[in-house]
This record gives sequence, C-alpha cells and structure tokens, in this order.
Amino acid sequence: MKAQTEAAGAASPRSRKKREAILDAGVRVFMAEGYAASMDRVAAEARVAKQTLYSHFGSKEGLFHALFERYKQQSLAGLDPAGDLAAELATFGEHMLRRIFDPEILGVQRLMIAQAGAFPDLARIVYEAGPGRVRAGLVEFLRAKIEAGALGRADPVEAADDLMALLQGSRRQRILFGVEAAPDPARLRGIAERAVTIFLRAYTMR
Amino acid sequence: MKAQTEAAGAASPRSRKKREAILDAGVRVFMAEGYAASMDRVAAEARVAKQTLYSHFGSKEGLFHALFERYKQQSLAGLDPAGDLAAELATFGEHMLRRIFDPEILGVQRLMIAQAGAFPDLARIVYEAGPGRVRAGLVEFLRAKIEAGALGRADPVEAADDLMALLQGSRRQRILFGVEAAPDPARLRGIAERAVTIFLRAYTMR
DNA sequence: GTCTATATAAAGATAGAC
DNA sequence: GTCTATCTTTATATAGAC
Repeated sequence: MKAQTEAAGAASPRSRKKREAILDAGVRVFMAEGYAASMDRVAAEARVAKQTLYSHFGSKEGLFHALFERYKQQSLAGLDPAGDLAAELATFGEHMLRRIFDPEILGVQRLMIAQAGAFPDLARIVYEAGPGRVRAGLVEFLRAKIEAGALGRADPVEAADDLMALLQGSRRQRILFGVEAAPDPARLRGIAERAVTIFLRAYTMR
Repeated sequence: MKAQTEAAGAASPRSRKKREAILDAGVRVFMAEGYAASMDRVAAEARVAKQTLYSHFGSKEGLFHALFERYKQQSLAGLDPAGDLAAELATFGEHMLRRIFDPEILGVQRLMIAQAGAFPDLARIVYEAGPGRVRAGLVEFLRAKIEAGALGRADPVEAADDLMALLQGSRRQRILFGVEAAPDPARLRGIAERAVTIFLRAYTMR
C-alpha cells in the first residue's frame, strides 16, 4: 500500500538527484549564512523550486535535521600502531588538525554552536559523530599504551583531553572568531609534532 | 549648537536609564536567542517602546554594535607574583576558567562565533577584549619567568597557548555544543591545579 | 524622548497546473 | 514530483501624538 505510491515517484532517479542537490545546497547556504538563511536561498542554490524542497523535507527544521543526519555516517581514520609512539601520535594529530581546520567542518561546528540551544539533539549528534568519536578512539589508544608501559601511569581520559587540547592550542578559538585564517595544510605536521613533544614531555615516565 | 539640542533630551537622566535598560535587555535577549531575536523581543524585555529603541540606536545593527562596545572597557585581574610558580599559575588558571565558564561570557562567545562572518569587526573587538587580552598578559608573565630561569627555555607565546589549552581541555568544546553543563565553580581550582601540574611537568627544567 | 499605531518588506509555507 | 504564483505571518523600520 505504501510501496505503490512510492514506487511511482518518491524513489525515482530524478527525485533522488533533486534531494541530493537540496542537501548539498543546504549545507553550503547554512554554513555561509547560518540558520537565518532563507528557504528561497536554499532553493535557488539548489536550482529547484521551493515547493520541491518542501515536498522532500516538509519544513525548514526538517531540512536542517536531514542535513546533519548525514554526518552520523562519517567514518574516521583509525590509529594504526606503526612506528614509535611519537610518530603515531603526530600522525593522529595531523589527521585531527586536518579535520578541525577543514572549512566545512568549521562551518558545521560554527553552526551547531550557534544553534545548540534550539537543536540540542542535533548538537549532540554532531558532537558524537565528530569530536566525541575522535576523543573516544584516542582514549582507547592511550589506555593501551599506558597499560603497555609506553606512557607513565595516568588517566587515559585526562591524557586524551590534554593531547587534543595541546593540538588545538589557541588557534581554533581565533579561527572561530574569524581573527585569523586556518593554517596551511602543509604546516599541520609541524604543529602536531610540537604538540606531541610537549605532551610526551609531561606524560612519559622518567 | 549641539549642546542645546542634547541638553534638552538626549542626556536626560530618564533617557540614560532607558538606554541602559535597552542595552541590558539586548544582551539577555541576543545571548538567549541569537542575532535572529526580534527587536520586539528586546523592546518588551526592556519595558520600552520599540520606537525608543530606534531613537537610541537607529537600527538592529546599531544596537548590536553598541552592545559589544561595552566589552571594550572591561578590565581584568592581573597576575600578581605571590607564592610559588605553581600556585600563581593555578590562581591565574582558576580566574581564567571562572571567566571562560561564566554563562554570560559563554553566551557572548557563542553569539560572536555565530556572527563572526557578518560582524568581523565586532568579533575582533570581543576577542581582543577577552581571550586576546588574557593571552597577552600570560605571555608577558611567562616571558619574565623564563628569563628569570623559573621555567626552561621556551617560546613564551607557545607556552602561554599550551597552558591555556590545558586549562580549557575539551570541556569548553562540549559546553559550547551543549553536550555538558559548565562545571561547578567550586571545582575550578582543582581543574586548574591539574592542568598546571601537566604544564609544569612539560616546561620545567630538569 | 517616549509612546501607540502603521507602513513595507521578507520569510515560511501552501494551492493548483503540468 | 516539480513548477509558478500566492497566502499569511512576522520583522524591521517609521509617522504622528504627547
């Protein structure tokens, strides 16, 4: 009874393409202008009639939710135990910084910080899928290293927080405020290595 | 020629009170609802006619600017060289955390992060008056300590960034996302002491 | 300067044809 | 499902009386 109506239109290739176009446009427009951006802008950016947009998502809020649901599925590069600890952590740090300073990620986070009050469930989704997952992975990695004796006895959660904090430094805050631009990707390795050096100086057994 | 017109109305005690009421209401409303909050809301919160609001500030943008101009004048508790280095830094850290996790400051920063694109000049003002000034003070303090030999040879700017990062940890991010509440003020001293311990482990000469 | 009442523009959402 | 044209509400901003 449901399949009949949907088979005809909802799942048509054309409809799917429109839907994707709207989602892509929504990300761009909301990132750029915040949640205050108009539905007209989104429709124009997607080259679609406004009504098409409403057919798919029902309301502005519905579209907003749909946008961030996509972030749930993102996977993340893991921490593979390769060379020595410093190199492993530097590689992890470089990856993390690449994500953190990615213009799209910055836009998403700006948006969610602004709308956390209005969409608490979405903010949690974005946090868990992003920083939360990275943090959880690092905690487990460090726990193993601590148990193996490669790091001094310490709370792995605190250690993970400290490393992530050192990696970000004060740059993230300045970038969020628009006071300075994101660093060139080529510089990220160096930034990560410096942070890891400080981290290991504090956490290595002496 | 200008004094005549102003003496009659613009500087009257009543007018000044209204102006202050509007500014206070503006802070509350914009913090709570973001820049999307309506002028009607602000006028209602200030117990003032909307026209009064426009008489004083001309436009929504004008009001928004006026709100943040007030933050320029804020002064900040300095770093007084009292006991030993660890205690000094812990006290500094406690003060910094108290500010960072203050609901009003959090609201201002959320707002400015959201509107940094639309009001780049304001975002800079808020940054310089807040985090920027704290950072600058800490840099000078650490520079003196390094030159005095109390800390190992290091770049004072990097050291200041590292200490501030360790103090904030990952809490600030989670709080901005609304995933967790700000810590109880009574816990701040302990949080600061832990961060300072890690910092000194990395930066003290051995 | 301050108030009540109103103009004007824009945004979210929908009706009806194809 | 998608489009054009339209409704309705809300928001910024202003006119005019006191």
